[in-house]
Amino acid sequence: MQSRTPASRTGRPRSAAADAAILAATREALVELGWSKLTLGDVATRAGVAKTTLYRRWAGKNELVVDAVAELFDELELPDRGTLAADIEGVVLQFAAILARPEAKSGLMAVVAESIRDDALRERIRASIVERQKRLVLEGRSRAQARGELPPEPNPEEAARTVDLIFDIVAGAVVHRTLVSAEPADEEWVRSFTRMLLLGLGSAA
Amino acid sequence: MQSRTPASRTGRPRSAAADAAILAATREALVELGWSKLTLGDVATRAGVAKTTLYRRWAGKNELVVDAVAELFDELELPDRGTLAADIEGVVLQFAAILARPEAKSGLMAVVAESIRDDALRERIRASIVERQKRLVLEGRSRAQARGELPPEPNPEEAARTVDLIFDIVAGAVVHRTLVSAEPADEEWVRSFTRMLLLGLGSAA
Amino acid sequence: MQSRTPASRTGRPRSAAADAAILAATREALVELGWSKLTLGDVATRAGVAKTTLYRRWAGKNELVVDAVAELFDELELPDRGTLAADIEGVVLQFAAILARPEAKSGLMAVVAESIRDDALRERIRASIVERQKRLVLEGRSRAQARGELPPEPNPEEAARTVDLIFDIVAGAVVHRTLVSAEPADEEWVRSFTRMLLLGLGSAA
Amino acid sequence: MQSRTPASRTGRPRSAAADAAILAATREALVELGWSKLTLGDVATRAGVAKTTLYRRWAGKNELVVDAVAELFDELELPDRGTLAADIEGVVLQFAAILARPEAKSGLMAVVAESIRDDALRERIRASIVERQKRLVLEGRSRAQARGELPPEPNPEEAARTVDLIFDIVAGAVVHRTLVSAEPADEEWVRSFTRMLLLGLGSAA
DNA sequence: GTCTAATCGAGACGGTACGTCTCGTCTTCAC
DNA sequence: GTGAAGACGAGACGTACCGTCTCGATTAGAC
Repeated sequence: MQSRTPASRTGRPRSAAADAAILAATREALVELGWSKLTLGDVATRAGVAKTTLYRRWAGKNELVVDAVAELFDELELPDRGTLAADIEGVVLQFAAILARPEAKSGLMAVVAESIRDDALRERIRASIVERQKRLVLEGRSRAQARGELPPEPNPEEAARTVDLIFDIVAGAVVHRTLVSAEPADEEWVRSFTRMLLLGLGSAA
Repeated sequence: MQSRTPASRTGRPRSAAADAAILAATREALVELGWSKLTLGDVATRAGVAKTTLYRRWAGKNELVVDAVAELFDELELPDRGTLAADIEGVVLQFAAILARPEAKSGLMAVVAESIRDDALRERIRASIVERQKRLVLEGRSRAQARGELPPEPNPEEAARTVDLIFDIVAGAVVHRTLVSAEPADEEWVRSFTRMLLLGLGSAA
Repeated sequence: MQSRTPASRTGRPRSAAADAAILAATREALVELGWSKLTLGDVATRAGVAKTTLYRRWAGKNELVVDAVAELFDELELPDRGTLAADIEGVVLQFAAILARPEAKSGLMAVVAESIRDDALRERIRASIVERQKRLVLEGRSRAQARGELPPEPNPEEAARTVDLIFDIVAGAVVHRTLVSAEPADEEWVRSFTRMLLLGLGSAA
Repeated sequence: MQSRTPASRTGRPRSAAADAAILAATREALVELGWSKLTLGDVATRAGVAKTTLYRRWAGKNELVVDAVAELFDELELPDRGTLAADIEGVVLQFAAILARPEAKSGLMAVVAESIRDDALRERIRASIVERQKRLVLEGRSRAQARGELPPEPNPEEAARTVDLIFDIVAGAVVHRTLVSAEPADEEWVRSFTRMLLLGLGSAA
């Protein structure tokens, strides 16, 4: 283990450090091995921790990976670049950058796949990854409305549905580009995507 | 689909029925067990086939599931409904219907997740699922251009990029809606999505 | 018997009961199935033990069977019946009785056959079965010499060779009678054999 | 050997060469791999023959190996060396020489072990190996009686029992020396053994 | 000079056991 | 009293052979 506590003999429990070490070891193993070859025994060894300790804190591989990956998305921010288009491009690029990291790639799709038959897991993903990032859509719209780029919402229910729709489109497109098409969601692509999103098919064609 | 053995004149020929039985058994097991609890031994038993027969034809679980799922997408068609919007709605609804089936749900995301660290697998997915369906985008655009709904393409390279972009958006959005948000991509959602796709964010807000 | 792990201070210790259960299950399976149809998976099941536990302790079927069979020979004793002839008859009858048991029959020849191409296995057999029983020959000779039935050994090297020769003759004859000729090594046969051994061909004919 | 050809009038006749090739390939494989790693598929390949052809002629591995090994023992002869002791030494040395060959070592014990639970196999071994060589004991005794080295048999039943006993002793001792003790049954050992056999324990000590 | 039937090679088939791996749980001992 | 070390029961993995079953292609004797 990467000794955080320098030679504490009298027994300061490293219980606090263990969590961080385990999540870091999980990401490391995701990078090296990918999800399907990652084993909890190996993660425990990397973290310098007994398997028992790991199982005491997480129910299984899926839960552990969700937590390890969720931390990656916390750094997302909505920079104020002055226009709606620029704001969108900024946040999509950030999102793409995170998705480009191998630990995110390897882990995210796999736990989403697992979540299809595991409601608790899907809820965990929704709560710790998806829902937390919808704030970006909300904030972007508010700013655009303040700037006059978008009209105000007449109907709050409709407004919520639109947020979900936009989120599905944005997240879905970036994920599909990155993981299925396996092409980089680079600046050029993000610009084309944003133009399409703002103006629609007719304009882009 | 799997191995090509054109010059195999001698020996007992492979049973054609076994292939179909194995793929059907795979889909059945996907529905009942999901990807992660599906075992090749169980598939073989369901198909009334020996494990060896299965391994003789597929390299592993991933390849098998790709082939089993790919067959589901072959039924996609682009109905001619008279307008671009109606055409899009029609094909997206079909796509959503397939994705709503548990065998597709369970299998598709999992193999995409696996493909992140397995280039051969990604290529197999691309060839047997993704690329085959891009024809729908191409055909839809041709029709719309014939009808005058979309302008002709000035630049063929740009045109190809746009097809890819549209495919990432459409497939990504439906997949995200269905598998991550876990909400049905029903007629109402498809109508909203199509409107957003055609007219852009401004109009939808 | 198997692995020596003298410096294993930590971790859960190996179950002592499992060893006994496995060896007993092995003998049971030898009786029911014979060597060639005995499978380690079946032995593990009979012993109420996981296959891994079995493989953790024995390298394979051969080593396991040697240990299971070796225990049978530990009950051999040299009774003091007053004369050399009677002593020999006594111990040969005991040996024959053990060899008559199906678990010995089934297992012994098979592992000897395997040992022909496996030096480590032959050494294991020699150490745990053959060499341990040579004590009987030595003790019998000492007694006979004390009684004056046999002359003392002039040459210790020659004496050792004679022990080996006698052992090859006695063990070989009983094994051949029991396993190849498939006739019982009963009292009558043992009497004839002992007479031949003591007095030679001329007298017996 | 095995082939039954009572009413085989029509159709392609079985290749005579195949039989010899298969038995030779079996011995070759016994030398290289030993009994337990010998597979019928491999023997078929070595013999340049299809598995089907092999199974058409032999019921299984055991029967095949018995036939392949039995041929080795046909070369045994009883040379007339003038005295009983010399005759015995001669034939025992020949027997030892055959048993020293790896194809005999590997195959013989294994099929004997298998025969313990397979009466048909034991009978096959008895008929094609054991019983055929008892002629040597009979012939040796006749000669010795003609020379006056041994008395004539008063009782024919007793005489048969003595032949069996001698055979068990001789074959058993050589086999045990060669395969269990794994020491060569060389001239010196054969001399000691013959002396013990003729004169008994007392004289040898 | 066909016919006819058993042979041949090749290799796929349904099975069974292999020995390894990982799972998640359970001791045991040392600090 | 916690935690490392590691054995445990369970069960899937992918491989190797088993003995059987198609196949199309010989082969010889019978017609």
